[in-house]
Amino acid sequence: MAASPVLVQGKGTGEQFSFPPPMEHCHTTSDKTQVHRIHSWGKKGWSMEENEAVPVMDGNSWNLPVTPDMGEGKPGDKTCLICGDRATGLHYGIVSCEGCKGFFKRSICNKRVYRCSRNKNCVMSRKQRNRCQYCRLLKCLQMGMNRKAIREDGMPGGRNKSIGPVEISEEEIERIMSGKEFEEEEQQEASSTTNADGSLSFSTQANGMGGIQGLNGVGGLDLSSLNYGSLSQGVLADKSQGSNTYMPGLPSYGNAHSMAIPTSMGHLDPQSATLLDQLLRAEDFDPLHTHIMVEDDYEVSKHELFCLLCKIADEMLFRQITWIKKLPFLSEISISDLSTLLTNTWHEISFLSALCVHKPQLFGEFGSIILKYQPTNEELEQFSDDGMEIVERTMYLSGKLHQMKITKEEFVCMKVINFLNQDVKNLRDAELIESVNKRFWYACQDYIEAQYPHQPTRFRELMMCLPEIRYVTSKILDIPIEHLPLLFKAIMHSCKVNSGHPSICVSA
Amino acid sequence: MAASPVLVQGKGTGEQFSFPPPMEHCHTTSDKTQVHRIHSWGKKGWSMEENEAVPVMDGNSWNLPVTPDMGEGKPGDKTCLICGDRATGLHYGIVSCEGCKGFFKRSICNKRVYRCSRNKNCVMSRKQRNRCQYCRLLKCLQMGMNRKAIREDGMPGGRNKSIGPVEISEEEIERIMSGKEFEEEEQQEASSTTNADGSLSFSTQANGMGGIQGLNGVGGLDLSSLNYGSLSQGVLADKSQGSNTYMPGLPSYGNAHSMAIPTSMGHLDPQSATLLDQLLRAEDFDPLHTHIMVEDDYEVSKHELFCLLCKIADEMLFRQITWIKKLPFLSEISISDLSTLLTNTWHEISFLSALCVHKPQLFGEFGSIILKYQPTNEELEQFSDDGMEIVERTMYLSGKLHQMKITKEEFVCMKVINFLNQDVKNLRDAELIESVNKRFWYACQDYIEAQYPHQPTRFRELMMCLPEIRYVTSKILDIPIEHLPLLFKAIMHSCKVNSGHPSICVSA
DNA sequence: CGGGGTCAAGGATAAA
DNA sequence: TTTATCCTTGACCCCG
Repeated sequence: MAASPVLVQGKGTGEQFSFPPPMEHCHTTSDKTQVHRIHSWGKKGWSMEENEAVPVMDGNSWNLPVTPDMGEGKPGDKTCLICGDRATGLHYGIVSCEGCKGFFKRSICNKRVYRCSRNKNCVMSRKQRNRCQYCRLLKCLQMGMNRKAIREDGMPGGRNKSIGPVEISEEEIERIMSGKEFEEEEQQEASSTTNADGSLSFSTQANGMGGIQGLNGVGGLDLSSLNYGSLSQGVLADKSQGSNTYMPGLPSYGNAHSMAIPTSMGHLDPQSATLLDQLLRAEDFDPLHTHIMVEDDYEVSKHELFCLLCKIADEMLFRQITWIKKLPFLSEISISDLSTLLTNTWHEISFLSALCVHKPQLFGEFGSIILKYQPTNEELEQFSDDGMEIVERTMYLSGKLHQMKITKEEFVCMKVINFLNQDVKNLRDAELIESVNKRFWYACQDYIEAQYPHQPTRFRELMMCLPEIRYVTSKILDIPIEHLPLLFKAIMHSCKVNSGHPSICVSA
Repeated sequence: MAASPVLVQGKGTGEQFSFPPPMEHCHTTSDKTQVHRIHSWGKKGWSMEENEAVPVMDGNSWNLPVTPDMGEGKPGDKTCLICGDRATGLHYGIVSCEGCKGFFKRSICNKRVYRCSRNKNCVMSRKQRNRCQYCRLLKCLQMGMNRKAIREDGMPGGRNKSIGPVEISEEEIERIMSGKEFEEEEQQEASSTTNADGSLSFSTQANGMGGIQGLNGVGGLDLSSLNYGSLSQGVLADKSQGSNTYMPGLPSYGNAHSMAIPTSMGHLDPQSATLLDQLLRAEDFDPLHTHIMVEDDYEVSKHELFCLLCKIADEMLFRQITWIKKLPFLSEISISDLSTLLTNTWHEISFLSALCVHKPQLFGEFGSIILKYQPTNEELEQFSDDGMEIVERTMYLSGKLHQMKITKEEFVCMKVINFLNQDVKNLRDAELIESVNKRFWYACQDYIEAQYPHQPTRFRELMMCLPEIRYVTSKILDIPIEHLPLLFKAIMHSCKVNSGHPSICVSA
């Protein structure tokens, strides 16, 4: 790369450097301040020792800390090395302006990959710097902006020790500009996290479906009469009750799930870590215990599929009850409100669990059964627009969660946050619900900020899935029960194919 | 006007998603809990040496500052009492970290006044401490940070014997947090006019009112010739004067208005609730006392209609004066500034009142009179584009407010926010105005967030009506007075018909 | 040690 | 949405 054509515009020559704008000190003598500043700049202009030691580099002397000025007094002190605008001090290691500072930060944090529509040598000036993001980032790197100066934890303030400009190779710059470096990082992350627990993690692809079907609570399925009534009234209060068929054998979190927690939780608030830990212990990540045997070339009837779906929904409901009993805040919330919440959200949290935890099973074992069901033409014709919408939205959710590589911690948070829905009607103490909810809301935010400091929108994206889930499940509840088998076949098919728009022609 | 640095970050909302309305409701007396906690910390040190403790899930444990780092034995020594971060020693009397030290220093030195957008019990931890400045400062004070340790002279150097932590009363904390203490100091310094004494203030008010007449002369309504003079000269000066024709018979808020307040205010910040309550009490929602008798088939002349409009405007102005005298912050703002504000905004707040409160009366009783006025063809021809614009914009505003179903609480907030306009010229203490304004601004925001969690843009929409109202009223002031009768007839007609674009052909 | 100040981090937000 | 300005923050330093 050619020596930087830093065209320092000889603007404001005699200006006082007025860059510490905030002025929080009560009393200050500006002269003194000035002197200090110069002193410290000189010192930091990248530690003298190193500077003299390093310059052995090839001919690239262009990123010497203090640019030899372009004629005027000493513009190097206040001229952005990237664009020549007025600099406001050192940023990420080099003298630069607020604009380039922010641009660099955004580019790196968001892993942006730009393209130059010209020859990768666009002029950088105050006026023109926004014309080519590629060249701007390129120059940031060439001039020595240091990515290490971007805080991993995002904490403001403080001082960076021994972080100065860096000189990186052409090859590395190329890797950064092309986004390859990010990909490598992600692969590393993925492999390190995925390894631990292949079978239980949410790694499989091409999935996404809702076993939810039993939403029939409304429609009057036997489900509700069987378990539900007893549930919401008696079971919750009875803590000794543990002999249900579907009761999973408490998987003793720690053995079964050796995932993320230990390594990652270190950076977290102990409070948040504790919360997450409790949630993880409450969750049952085991595969569903519902099974059904079907011979290879047996054609499953609509009724049979319907029964399977009911069983699945039934077990998932039971799991939520077991889950509630293990929640850390169990004693804080009245049985009445817990029941109300369960009644109103069990289909949502089951749907979420299906998407996050039971996908492999649903697509594997159950998927093969569902595919053995052949809807009649009449049924296909009755497939409604509502059904279509459900399929599409489920596909979206499935893809989204998959693409985000949602972790167990995030899943348990989403689940509990969705469960503690203060908008549910007839709660006795909605405020309490809200306040408990808030704990997990913040814990989740903390966790994500700590784990994904460079995905500032991740938390929001996850949370935005919740209203979507609520919407989809409410839609499913509106579907006539006799259409559910086909609906789930369609969902299964679409999410598995996972390509383009799903087709209603799921006949094959 | 100086861009007041106060309260730049209104709400740490960068991350306020609408979904689970954050709203942290404390369980009960978290403040006391905290005080107790302080003592136990100071004396006993940590009861749980084993890090992972935190077993007792009483809802209050969430305000604990971050748990101590284990291993070293007495973590209390190194853990910031405010946020739990690593402490660097004693600062302003208590064990605290560099961040809280600096924060406290800046807050006190710059007399900052913060506001909590939740319930004043935000969690303080290293990660979350920057989310709420109010709660951070509150905790600094609660934990005993000593303002006296801040050097008046700014001289550095440790060695502050006899300066230790202080325990101050809730009341004093409240005074500091609300900024009242600063105001008191300033008032002491400014040895000018006397303090808060409602009765005294009125005597001076007459002087200030001269400005209103000036305003009148400028633009339009020459009310002064009719009643205006008497008003501004007599009424204001005479506080005992209660027999004025227009004096509304204090409607004793609570009886007369059986609207929204009681049920809804529960979820609010007590501060906000108090503010709103005060505003509601200050407002007179009674119908106007101006009446005029017109026989059925009598054709109202232009002059007569003009007189009616003057009377209405007159009474509305008077109401604003009465209103000001009942405002909760009356004593905080100088008479001079109150006068200036009234002079500059009375037409705006009257217009707002007309739209929100007096609409039925205006369209009923007065509307029937206005309709009895038949403009001449010549008048119709002179109806200007400006007039047209006013009609259209008024229609828009009328429809908007109607469609939003604006509540009394919202109305009183809008009114006071519009009144406390720091952009008005010749204010002596615009920053004070701004800060008082902010209180209501936030109270209103609180109220709306609590009442309309599913209308995230409602507050903004309401506030956007204010500039529109200002624009419209300024336009009205520019209309030649002889055109006003027709203008109001047009407005009346258009807003009543309220369909499609208004027509200038209001003749029928 | 514990005051004070420094100044590059990150953040909020209006403008583009 | 991206940009750029202005502001707050806090680890580190100087000083009595």
